[in-house]
Amino acid sequence: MRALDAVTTVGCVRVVTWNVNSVKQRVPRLLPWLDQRKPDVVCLQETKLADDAFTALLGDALGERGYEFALFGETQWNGVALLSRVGLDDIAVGVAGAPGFPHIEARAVAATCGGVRVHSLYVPNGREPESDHYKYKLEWLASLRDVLEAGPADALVCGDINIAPTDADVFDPEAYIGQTHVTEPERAALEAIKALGFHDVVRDRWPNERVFSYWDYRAGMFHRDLGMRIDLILASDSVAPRVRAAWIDRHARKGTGPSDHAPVIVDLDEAPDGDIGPVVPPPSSPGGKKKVKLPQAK
DNA sequence: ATGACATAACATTTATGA
Repeated sequence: MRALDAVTTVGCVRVVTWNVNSVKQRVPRLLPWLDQRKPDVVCLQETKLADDAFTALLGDALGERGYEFALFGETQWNGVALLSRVGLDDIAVGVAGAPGFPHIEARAVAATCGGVRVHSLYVPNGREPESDHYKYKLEWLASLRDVLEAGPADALVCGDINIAPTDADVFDPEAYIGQTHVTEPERAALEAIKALGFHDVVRDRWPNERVFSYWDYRAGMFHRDLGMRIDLILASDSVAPRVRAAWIDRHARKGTGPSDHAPVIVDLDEAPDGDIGPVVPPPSSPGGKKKVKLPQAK
């Protein structure tokens, strides 16, 4: 018997985002996690690996698991990837119109997966408020907003957004005064994206919970649950009603050799809300095919 | 104590992270 959490419900699409902090270092955690959680679409950040090296490292393992992938990597820093086994069309790397620092950095890859425009994003850190890097972060976010506004209505904005949306998303707001990730302009940049009709689906599902996605490696921060929620999945107005589950997989931060970020997981109904009733897995579905034959409403 | 821990490469030191 399989554990419930190891099964992607037939009729659902599972989308995840995870800042892995070096995909090379994380292989012993990433592959077992894919086998356990069985996501259909995977957004990775901080892969820290050039595209050819990524393919050499993981191409076979991902292919065996049914994933196609799109990459935008660098030798040393940054790096994003998008894996999908529900289609991967119209791949776009980078954010149109966004600045570099000074060169264009590998921080964005998007594709259409199962009819939804999925963005895997690694937003610039910002370093210090008012620094050049901070200004870069805000300009980059403004360009992202414009791309999302011009893009398809069915969209998911996934990634390490490097903004704690509210004070409830940091372990101690006092400790973060004057720091990046919590400043008003950063939060306003995120709000400008949400104003396009994007919903922070984990917070919507857990409005009063202490829920973090990042804990510093140092000083036992994870053990003491002193973290931040900076990894987000934002669902467009049209996709948000399809969300059946939204949570952060804190377990993946435990144990040996974890990333300092935990994955965020969202399960979507296969079809838009209203098209179908409760999804019931057919008895003995092979699981490979995602299309579910549903009774037609009379 | 602008560190602690982890990661990378122009690597025995420095840059980056949030």
